[in-house]
Amino acid sequence: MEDFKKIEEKWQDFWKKNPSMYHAEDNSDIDFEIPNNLKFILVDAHKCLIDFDKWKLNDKLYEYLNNLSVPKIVVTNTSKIDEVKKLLTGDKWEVFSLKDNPNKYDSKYFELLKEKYAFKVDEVAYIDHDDKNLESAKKIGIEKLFKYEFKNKKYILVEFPYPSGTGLHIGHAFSFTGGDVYARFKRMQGFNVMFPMGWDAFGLPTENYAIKMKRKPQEVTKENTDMFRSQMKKLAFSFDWKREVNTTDPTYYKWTQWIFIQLFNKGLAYKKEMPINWCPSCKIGLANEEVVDGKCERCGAEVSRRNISQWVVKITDYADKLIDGLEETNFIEKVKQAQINWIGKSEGAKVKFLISNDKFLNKKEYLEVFTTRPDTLFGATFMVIAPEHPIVSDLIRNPPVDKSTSSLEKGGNISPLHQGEMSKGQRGFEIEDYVKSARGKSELERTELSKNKTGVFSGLYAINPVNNKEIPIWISDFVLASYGTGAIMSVPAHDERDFEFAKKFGLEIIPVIQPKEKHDFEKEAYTDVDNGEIINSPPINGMVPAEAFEKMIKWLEEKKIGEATASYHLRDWIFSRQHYWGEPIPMVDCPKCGWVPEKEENLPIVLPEVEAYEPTDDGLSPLSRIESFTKCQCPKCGGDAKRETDTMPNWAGSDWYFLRYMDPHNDAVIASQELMKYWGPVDVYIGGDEHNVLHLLYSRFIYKFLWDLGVVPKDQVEPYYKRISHGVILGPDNQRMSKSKGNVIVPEDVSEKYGVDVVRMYLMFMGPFDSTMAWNENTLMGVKRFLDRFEKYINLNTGNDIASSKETKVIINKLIKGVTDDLESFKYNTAIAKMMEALNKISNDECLISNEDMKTLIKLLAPFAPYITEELYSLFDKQSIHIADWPVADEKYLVDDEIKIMISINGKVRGELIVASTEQDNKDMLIQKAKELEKIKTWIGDKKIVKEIYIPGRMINFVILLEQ
RNA sequence: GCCGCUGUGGUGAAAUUGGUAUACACGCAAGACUUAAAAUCUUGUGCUCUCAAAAAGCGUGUGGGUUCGACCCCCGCCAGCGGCACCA
Repeated sequence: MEDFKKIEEKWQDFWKKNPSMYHAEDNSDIDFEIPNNLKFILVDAHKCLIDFDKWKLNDKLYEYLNNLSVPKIVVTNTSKIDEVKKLLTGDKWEVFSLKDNPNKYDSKYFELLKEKYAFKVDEVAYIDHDDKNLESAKKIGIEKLFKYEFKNKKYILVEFPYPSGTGLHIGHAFSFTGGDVYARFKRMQGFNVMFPMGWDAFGLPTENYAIKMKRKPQEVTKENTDMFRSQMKKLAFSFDWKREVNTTDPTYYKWTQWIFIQLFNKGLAYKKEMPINWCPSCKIGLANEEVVDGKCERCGAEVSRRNISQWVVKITDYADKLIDGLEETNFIEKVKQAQINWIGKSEGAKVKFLISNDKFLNKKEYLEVFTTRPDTLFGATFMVIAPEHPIVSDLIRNPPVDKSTSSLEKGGNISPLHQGEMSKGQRGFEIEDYVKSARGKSELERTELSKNKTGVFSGLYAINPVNNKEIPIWISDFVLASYGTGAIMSVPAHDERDFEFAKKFGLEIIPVIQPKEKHDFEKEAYTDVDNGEIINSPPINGMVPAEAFEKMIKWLEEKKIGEATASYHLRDWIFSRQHYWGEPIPMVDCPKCGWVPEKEENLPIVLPEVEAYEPTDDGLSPLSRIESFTKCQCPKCGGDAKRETDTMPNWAGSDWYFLRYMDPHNDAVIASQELMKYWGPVDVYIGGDEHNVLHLLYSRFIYKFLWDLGVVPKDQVEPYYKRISHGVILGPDNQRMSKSKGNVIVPEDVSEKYGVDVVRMYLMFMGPFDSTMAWNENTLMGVKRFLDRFEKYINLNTGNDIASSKETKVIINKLIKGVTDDLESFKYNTAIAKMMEALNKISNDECLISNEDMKTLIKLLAPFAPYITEELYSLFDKQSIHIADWPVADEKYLVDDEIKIMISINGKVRGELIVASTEQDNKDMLIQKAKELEKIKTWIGDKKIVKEIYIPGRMINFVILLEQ
């Protein structure tokens, strides 16, 4: 049977000719003019002036009417008049509500209105979305009638793909089908659906491929996106191609660059020497994503670090906002948690320790640390600073002379305190050696060797402010320069790492928390914050740690030695990439003015088309070799200057793409306020788990930044209302699909073999949308069988239009409700199961079915199987099924005439009772009936019934005393 | 180590959120059609006991608890998956 191919071709052709089917219409313009000399303007509330689902005004119509001096009367049936009034400002508005009959489609309504406000029919205009209402207004003689409908929007977004050379993979097909089903469902429900698609096309694979094939990345991208687009069309994704965006399009990245300039202007982008991952074999800087297990993703060489001056974006300024904003979203807990963890806020204190070596310093100098445990300050017996700490370079140049010996030679055996003289030079070399070796270590080594602590004594001492004890300052690479202040106070008794370090180098361990149970402080640190009592800390002894924490912070703040503060796991965002295929960073380095942003009117800074894209040996971007690009004038002083040659990371273009879909062709602004107000926020954002942290966080950050600038609407604090993360499709062998394993399923191949509808539907039927599942062709055949049977059933029953039996009505209406509810909550697998069940029932029982009910069946299937349903629907209707109305269940068929009540004894089901549903509240009668059942009688026998429980409409439970 | 998730038939999985556990589908078995196979259709299918049926008992990783009643709620353990990880 190759029928499906013909059907697919036929309807693909049809959809191609009717692209507007899937176009999202912007909130419709007001194309009428209402005279300003009337007595009143009557305006309908529902679906016209007010969106009652969200309790929001239709700004467009509201503004238009506000500009007219005529008094306005809002006519509505709602009982919440006060809430409607709250939405309307100014004295030109009144609300008229009749919550009981007559309704607006009865002209009596307008008679009453006319009476109340004493107007003549030619003194008013009436605006409504509904023809019936307009007609009844006309009946009483109103002539100035205007139709205006406010359609509720649904912005359904799927993550746009990176158009790789291998084409659409099964993960894309899965994700996009999930979005497409929802989009089609909502479109049929009458929503103004925006379901856009675009390309996140900058990136290394294309660059590498272009280098290898000696071609232009621009051309390669064009080919790949063309291929992706045609594959998507085959799979019948109902994207609005009118809104297609491409991150590599200069008219698009103009705005990516514009955002960067705003970041710079607000002081959120700065240049900094930062270590980057350097592959010594490829001679290239690598992004973190390209480093796998400390090795270069491509060549496998061990990655080292190199300092390069980079653009860094201060995302950390938004850390708290990014945590707090999550409250406004409807993300699943898992995603919220992941983001919170990534930001990693910890509350604690900054504390200043005075450095006591007056030989080293001739002025007072403090070492500041961050600690989450100020309650353990009395147990701080030494300090440790990172090798990259700014003080270290001073130490190498001018090492302090003191009484201790070398710590490297003697290892952990000797306390460094007061151990005799050491020459100035020796100490300097020792520190220098250690710092060098730490810096030379790869990230991998530095973390892998974590159990084995290394370090060197700095020769410095500090004064612990709580007890004025002199404690040594060490240098060790287990302290990270990038977290907190790059220096810590060490409390070896209560921190594992400090403990290991103290053990290795023979440093003092003073317990300051007494555990409730026996604890050997020579063996391990005691780290439980919640249990124990403070000791050895005179002013706070006897307190619990939490109380001591508060006390110490107060004390520190009073004495001005420290203050409460928070530290974040989140780091500032390294924004420079030394690659060709990315957005050029629109900055200019002027010898006179320093870093100056390009003038906004000169944007975009277009990526020059060049012959060679290979990275340079020195780790600079390939663009640095193109003199015509680098040479420029300073936008500020006009003098000769040099253009930045780094490009932006992949995230830059994907951070804000959802905004561009709302207004893709605007070249004056990123997107117009008006359109963002209408379309935003994204109602549902579907994407992979792998983007739940970084992409979502970066994107939310940029959005919040734009919000602060006033670029995006004020009342939309978060960009995405809901996030759905889909699962992963594994190969038939239950392994992640990969070329090397040979278990890759290509959507194009399988849909060629079984048909697009079968593949789409199977993907949705496999299991819950968010779970990980293995591809299984057997189960796919089950779906195919269903679709064949479905098709056969409809074809067999068309012809004479007969009335449906009651049984059919009940099945169909329950199905409508079930499928609608399931689609609403993305339970695609059970929605399909319900359709299978319904078809089995009506076809096995040979239920009588009307054409109308068959149409309903086809409609329910339409979001999943767009081709077959379009074909079957054409037997009944000329209109495309995909813009037909979604069926609504008739309540009267949803309640059963008869209900089954389970009878249980001591919680075990022993029988059942079938009664008319009208009797379900008659508890006494039902219990009596249950007792009379033969089976129940024998079970109860002469035992005593202790309790009788009735769950209305469900079950009866008798609790009886069992004999011993 | 930390955070999150998951555990139900031979398999993918359902269960109105505390009220008939295993819907739907796959697989398997038997049968029909066929010279035969594929396809299709029909019937059966959690386990134990039984030739079979009835009846009964046992069953949602595991041990407890709460409840008339627990896959669902609470406490403890076990196993697996994903992410992060020297973050002071």
